[in-house]
Amino acid sequence: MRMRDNRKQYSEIKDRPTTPQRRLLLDILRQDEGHLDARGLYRRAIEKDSSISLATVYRNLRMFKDLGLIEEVRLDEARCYYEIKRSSNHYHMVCRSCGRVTEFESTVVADLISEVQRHSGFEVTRAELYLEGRCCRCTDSEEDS
Amino acid sequence: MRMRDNRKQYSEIKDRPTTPQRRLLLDILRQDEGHLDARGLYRRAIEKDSSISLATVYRNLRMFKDLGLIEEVRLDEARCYYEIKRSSNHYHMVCRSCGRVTEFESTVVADLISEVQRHSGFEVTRAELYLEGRCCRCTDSEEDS
DNA sequence: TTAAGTGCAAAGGCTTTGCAGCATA
DNA sequence: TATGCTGCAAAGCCTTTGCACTTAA
Repeated sequence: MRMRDNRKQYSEIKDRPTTPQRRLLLDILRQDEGHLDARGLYRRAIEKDSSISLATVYRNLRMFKDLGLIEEVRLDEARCYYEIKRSSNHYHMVCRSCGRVTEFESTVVADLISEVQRHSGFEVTRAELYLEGRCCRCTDSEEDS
Repeated sequence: MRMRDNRKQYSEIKDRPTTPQRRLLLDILRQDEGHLDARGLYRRAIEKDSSISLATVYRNLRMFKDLGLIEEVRLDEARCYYEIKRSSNHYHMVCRSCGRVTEFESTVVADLISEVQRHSGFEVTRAELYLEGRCCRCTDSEEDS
């Protein structure tokens, strides 16, 4: 973990105390490749701060979400995953075989949204696209065997 | 409720006893405009069969899902909704203002899927698209006031 | 100093499961 | 008749909340 100026680095947490727990959780989310659920975040956090509580994780996840710092994504029927919000819109593909989550971007989604808006008058503020299938690795390794 | 030949009508429940509870639940799902969660289905079911239990609802929802009769959809962060599976691919828009769920179809999604497949080698077997925003009714009524 | 955050434990939802009795095929 | 379903109640998850203590600013 590398950080220089806490005040700057965590200034996104507006009007809120910058606690060590918050810093830790945000750092983990930032370093994460993207798809931790509350429990996973807690497990990672407890390695660095053995006294952090699961309630704190939930409370801060909710706060980060309300501040728009992170995004809540559903990748399976069971849990929510959280990731640092990025400027560009990206979507998720989940491999049913190995569980790997891949992200992708596509301008076609924007086309789709404008089509829908034109047709229905529905004003879209958020789009989530979730693709399920087999990733190329799994397809390849199946061909090998 | 109108039904003629139970054996035929419920033949989708392969190799399983056709119980009154199953018939009832399937009928409700069929009549429903689309978006009941387990509790909602239970509430509707109990009107017709006051002794049906929530456990039965959950057990059968799972069974219907495993048989591919219904589809599980996430429309908000909290719950799953269930709907009878239809042949055509349709997607959901949820109005953040009134909560109304609208469905739509679009060939653009198919374009998107083939684009993704071409680019990434990911073989897509299922696609879910979820749009959030304001429906035209809410936009209109806001303009009125 | 003080408003806000934290840990702990308990409570709240939703969902699943064990079990004894019952019903479908 | 026998397998499998049902209702009931209890248990299991995940998430939230109340409370007393602690801490960031």
